[in-house]
Amino acid sequence: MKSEPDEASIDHLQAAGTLAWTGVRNYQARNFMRDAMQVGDGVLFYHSSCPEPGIAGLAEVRSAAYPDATQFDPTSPYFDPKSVRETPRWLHVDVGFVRKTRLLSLAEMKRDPALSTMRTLQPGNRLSITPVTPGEWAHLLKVLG
DNA sequence: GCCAACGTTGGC
DNA sequence: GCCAACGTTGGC
Repeated sequence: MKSEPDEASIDHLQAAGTLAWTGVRNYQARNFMRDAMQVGDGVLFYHSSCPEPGIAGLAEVRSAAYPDATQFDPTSPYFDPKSVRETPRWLHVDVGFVRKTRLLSLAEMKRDPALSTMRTLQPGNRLSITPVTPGEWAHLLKVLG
């Protein structure tokens, strides 16, 4: 799961314990939270759009997907005037802190042949949430230490 | 700030 | 349903 550290970094998550992953406004990313995530699933916390993009820590899914309140808040940057309360368009899960890791940079991830299949590393990928295979996960845990 | 990639919108 | 225009993402 990608997050801009200016907005929510691994340190923010550590301080808060749990964060509501609000603001996702892409249907595919939403569907991964709604359909593919289960409470207890592991999460790689990735810092994006920053000087050193990469994986900065581990987290876990702490809730099923539920309606994103920011879509109904006119003062929020994530306000969606087209969303209807009865049938909310945008959902999110809660994410809980597990631990910080060393920063595994995007450059290093790209250099690792074992990670070449990662969805998030595929050319043109822009999704902020992508699945990780069990093999990739196991390898990443080793690399992260 | 640039730009490639790709998603969304809306007229037709 | 097509597709051009436009907006967003995110590394560099």
